Amino acid sequence: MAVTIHDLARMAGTSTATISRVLSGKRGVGAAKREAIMRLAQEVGYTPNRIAQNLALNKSHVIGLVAAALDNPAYVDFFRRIHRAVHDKGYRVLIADSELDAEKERQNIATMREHRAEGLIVFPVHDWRAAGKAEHFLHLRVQKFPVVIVGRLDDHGLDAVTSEQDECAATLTRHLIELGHRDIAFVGSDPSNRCIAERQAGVERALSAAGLTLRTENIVPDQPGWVEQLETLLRRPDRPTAVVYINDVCALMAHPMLLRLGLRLPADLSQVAFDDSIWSRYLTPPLTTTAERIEEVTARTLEVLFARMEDPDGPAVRHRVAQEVIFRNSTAAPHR
Amino acid sequence: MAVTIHDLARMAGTSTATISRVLSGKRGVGAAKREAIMRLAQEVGYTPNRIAQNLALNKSHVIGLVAAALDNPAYVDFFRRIHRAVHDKGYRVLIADSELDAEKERQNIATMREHRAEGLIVFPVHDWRAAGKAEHFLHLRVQKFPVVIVGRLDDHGLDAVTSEQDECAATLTRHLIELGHRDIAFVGSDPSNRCIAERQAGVERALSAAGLTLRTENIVPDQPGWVEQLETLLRRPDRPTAVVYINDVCALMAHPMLLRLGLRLPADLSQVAFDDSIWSRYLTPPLTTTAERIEEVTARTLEVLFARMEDPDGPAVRHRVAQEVIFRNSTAAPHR
DNA sequence: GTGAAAGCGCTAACAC
DNA sequence: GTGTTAGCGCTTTCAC
Repeated sequence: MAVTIHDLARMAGTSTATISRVLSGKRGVGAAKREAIMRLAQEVGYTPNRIAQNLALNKSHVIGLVAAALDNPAYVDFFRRIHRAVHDKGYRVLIADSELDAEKERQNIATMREHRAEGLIVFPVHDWRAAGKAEHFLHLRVQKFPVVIVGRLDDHGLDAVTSEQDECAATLTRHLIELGHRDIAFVGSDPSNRCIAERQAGVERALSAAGLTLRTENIVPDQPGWVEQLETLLRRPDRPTAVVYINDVCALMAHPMLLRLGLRLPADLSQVAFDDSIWSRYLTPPLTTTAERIEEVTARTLEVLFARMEDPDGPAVRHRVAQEVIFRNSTAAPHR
Repeated sequence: MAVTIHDLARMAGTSTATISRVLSGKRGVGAAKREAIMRLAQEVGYTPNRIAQNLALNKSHVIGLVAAALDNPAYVDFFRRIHRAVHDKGYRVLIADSELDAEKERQNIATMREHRAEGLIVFPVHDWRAAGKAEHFLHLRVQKFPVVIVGRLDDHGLDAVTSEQDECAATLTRHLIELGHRDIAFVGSDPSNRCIAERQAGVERALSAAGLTLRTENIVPDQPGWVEQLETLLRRPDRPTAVVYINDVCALMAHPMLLRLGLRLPADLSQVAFDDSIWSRYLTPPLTTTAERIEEVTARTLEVLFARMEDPDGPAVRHRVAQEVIFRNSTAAPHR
């Protein structure tokens, strides 16, 4: 087995207390002894056992990160930032993937608690209006466990940080209206998903403020064949002059079809979307879209989490971070 | 503080040993007692303290994942798969980001060891021919610590799993040669990086087998202005008829410039690259590129890791996983 | 079947 | 300054 603090004590002809003191940089040890112990530890390749240390201190030095789906590239930057900040405060991060399964999510949270994570950052799996059973979140709240819910509106009364979806959608839409568009289609309708619902609501709000109504053709990108549906729509003589996609990926997927149709972009069709995926700026034309302010979401998240870890009582806070609208060249005035 | 096994023992009027036995599903406890204890634990919301358990068992149930750069989207799928498999075996994953800094990498590995991770998966930061100081890897080897190095050729004699870069590069190149290309440019030269060097070597091998030589114009995509350099090259009358990019991102970044030049693709210029980024198939025309077989890399990695955890001795194994070449429509015969 | 007690490796009073 | 000792919460022999 690995060398322990006892071994060191024996070798150095001293006590475990002294060893502990020098290793954790506490004062009250003679310089000579301290020096000798440091060197000894170095020589024998002593590696402190954090498990034992954590048990003794009743701390874990661990922050748990529970992701709804680990394979979502949108998380990546967030992870990195969280990781860095947390690390700088002396914490490690234990990661768990809920694989879009609420039961796994429950399990993951339980596991985190067993490992005595000192704080939790959760991207919940669900965000439905018809909120299912989410007792695990209620438990967390009742027990005042430090946790912040990220990216979902259903915060169950816990601390939460989300990006606003509504205002940026409205901005995007107003932009189209100002260019002269009157016939705007929306691709991607799943109103049971709150995030999508908010985006759609923002679009409709801007439209109705201008006395217009949304053209929802029930093209839902989760279903196969939706690109063909969109193609059919765009072939009609009364086709829309602009389309709002629920996210960049949809715009990307539709792009080859648009070219096949011989549409000149953006002259013949204006397009806007959400999420600012990496490739969006390289599309031809570059796509006008919205971007989450990840650095701010991260900052708020950590701020809230650490504050809560200090003070488990106190009312839940809820942050909504504004999204940025990035205007590129995928829109133009309609020529009709 | 949370309720402990002692509290349960007291409440149930029994001993900690018995509680421990039923909670860890061991036999040798009366059915009635067992039942009662289970219910009690449930009622009071007992959460086992894994820290204490791990200390007693001298296990950590933790696998460490040390990433060179956590914000690389290419990792994402790998992470997910690793996570899932590891979880299924009853392990948690502790994650660390080296932020492309060798010193942080050293630190991360040290931390993992302090936390008594039972196995390590490392994406090393460096992979240079002029290998710098990598003592931390040597230590791991000397101490027979279970670790597998992923994605880098510099494996320091440790277990390793990498994707082959050479053969797929040759395949890509042969494909261009067979189409009739004789003048092929290579974008992205940094021979000190082993992965890039291998790709370039593969290209050159295929070329020289056909009696051709590579056109390296020293366009290195890390430097600003490289797209303009490429543009200059493509404006020359003796411009190449095909280009091999070191990765998809380069192809993507160059794309708008190609359109501006009025090149018809792929008729006027054939293009191939590496990495099969998500958007590559949606480019117009869809990009011919190579893809790592992530599922196989993952499988090999876990196989090797768990084998090593069982048997710390035994010679290091080294797997090279073949890459897949995905032919799409970004190439054509040159019309000259 | 069940309980007492000795650790696991480390920390932190409390003595000296 | 330095050592002694009693835990931290759990597991596991070893008796009974």
